[in-house]
Amino acid sequence: MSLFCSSCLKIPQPFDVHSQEHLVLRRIESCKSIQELKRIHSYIVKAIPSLSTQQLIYTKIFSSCAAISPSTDLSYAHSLFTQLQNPSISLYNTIIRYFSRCKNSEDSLTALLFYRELLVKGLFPNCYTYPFVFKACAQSGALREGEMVHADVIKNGLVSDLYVVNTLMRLYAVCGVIGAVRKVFDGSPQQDLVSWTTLIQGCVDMGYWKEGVELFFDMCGAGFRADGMTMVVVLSACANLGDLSLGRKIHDYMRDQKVQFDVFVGNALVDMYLKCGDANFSWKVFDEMPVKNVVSWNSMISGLAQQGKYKESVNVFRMMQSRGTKVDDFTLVGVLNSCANLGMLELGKWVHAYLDKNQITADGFIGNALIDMYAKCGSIDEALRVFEGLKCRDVYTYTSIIVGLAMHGRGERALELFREMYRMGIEPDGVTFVGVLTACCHVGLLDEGMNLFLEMFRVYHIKPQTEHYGCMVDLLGRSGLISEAEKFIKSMLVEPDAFVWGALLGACRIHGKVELAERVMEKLVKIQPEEDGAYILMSNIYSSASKWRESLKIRKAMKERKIKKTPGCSSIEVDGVVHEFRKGDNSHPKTKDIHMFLDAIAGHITFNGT
DNA sequence: CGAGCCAGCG
Repeated sequence: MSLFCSSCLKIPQPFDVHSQEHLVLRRIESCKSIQELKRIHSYIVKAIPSLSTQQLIYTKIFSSCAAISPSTDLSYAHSLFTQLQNPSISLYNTIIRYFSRCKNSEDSLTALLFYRELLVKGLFPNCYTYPFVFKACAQSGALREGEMVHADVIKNGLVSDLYVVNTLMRLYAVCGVIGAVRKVFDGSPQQDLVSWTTLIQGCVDMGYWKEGVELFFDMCGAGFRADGMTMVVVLSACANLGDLSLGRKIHDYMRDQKVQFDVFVGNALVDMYLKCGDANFSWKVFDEMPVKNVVSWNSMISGLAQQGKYKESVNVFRMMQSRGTKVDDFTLVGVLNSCANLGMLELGKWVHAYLDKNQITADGFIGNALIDMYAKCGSIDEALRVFEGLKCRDVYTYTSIIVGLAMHGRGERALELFREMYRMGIEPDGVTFVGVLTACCHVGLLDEGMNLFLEMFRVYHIKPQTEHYGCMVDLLGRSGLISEAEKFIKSMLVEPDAFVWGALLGACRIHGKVELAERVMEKLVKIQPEEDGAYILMSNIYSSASKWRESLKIRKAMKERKIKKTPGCSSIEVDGVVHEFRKGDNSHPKTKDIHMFLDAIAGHITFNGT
């Protein structure tokens, strides 16, 4: 096989170094593989030994390497570079740029070695060197090294170059040193839009959302006009703040200033509107997006689920499929989450099969979502099987299965896995404890629950939240220790909320404590006057105690105070159809049969005395 | 020769 295709690289006669060089460069650019590149390189070494062409040709070769295998085959470029005699600063810049693009920290650190090497050789780094060195530091989280390079920059008098300043700010931002970002920003003789965006993003990434948005307004005051990237960052801050009016203000700004509307900006808008609770408007933005990508779909799927609109979320997934858009991990996690909350076992299983078929390892987010889906859809054994099959388990994995087991009344197994988690050295968090305490509740393990509650703070330094207190009140209350539960509430360090009082009210119902229930009821109504839960529970307590008149009074009070009824809702999927059930809603075609069956079950339970 | 962006689990 000839090295060059005849059409583009016939060596011209008479021999002309310059036109030959031009052809070689073009040939390098069109290389499709490292092997091809190697062949051309060996040709060059033999045919054009002239060093004058070295610079350009090697620059091209390195950038071709980067184009062919963006993150792998660095070894070839590396070995080529070491063969060069006295590479110029530009060539050093090229190789540093090449290595700085690597995502893994080991390779990006190699870029730093080249930087040290050029200093040792007495070369002078320039304003094209530092941006890549800082990028390499940022990618490998090499803060210390970065700080030393920062000192070099000051020595070399390059602190006024915007590219240098901006990449340095970026380095400090990804290392979470927001003070240093600000210092570099303030210390720079000039700032541009990228400087502002980098500063804002540094704030937003650290969770200083409000400050980030304030900085955006400062930026406008300083006479800058934002571009799409700035907007994406500011919108994500609004999304995290959940501040719809602020988000709208930003959207208005974008329309006023005619900020370029691309897919990134569109996705950020969709996400912002959903997280701020305006699903309708996010639909509008989504529908009007001229170009959508997988992120657009994923934002809708997970965002709608966050708003509790699980059915819509699944519908978006189906739309996505009918459009033939390729799904990714994010999509699958999102749809599994919606399945879990809808009881859509069949679709959940389909996702599981899809994973197997496409050889997607169900570790990490996907595995955890899968466990949760099976558990919430009632297939706790399948959840356990997935759990056993996972190679990597984290706090989410354990918490999902513990909560799932607790829900299914398998408290002992939940606690076993909690202890296993400890042996594995995985730190539980507040949610894990909600799971184990719930497990104790459902099995009536009073002492165990008490010990765990105390351990939570003493051993794990997790401050109990009202959910945890609620579990404990529930546990004490179910065990019949009503006055202890009351005492427990009095000892709370945080203000008891509806969770806690609700648990006590529940205990009153089980044990028929009408007087206490009345007092608890008062507290509950004060905390959440427009919720119906407490009223309904109270009315049930009265009717259980045969106090029909009082029961009726409660119902009437609900009507008078216009208490909105939040209907309890559950759903299940049978043969691909989702059946929804709401409290007091008899619209299901088989309502009669269902109620008869339920009565039969209820009778069975009483019969067994459980 | 060069900088910054969006989405996920309990």
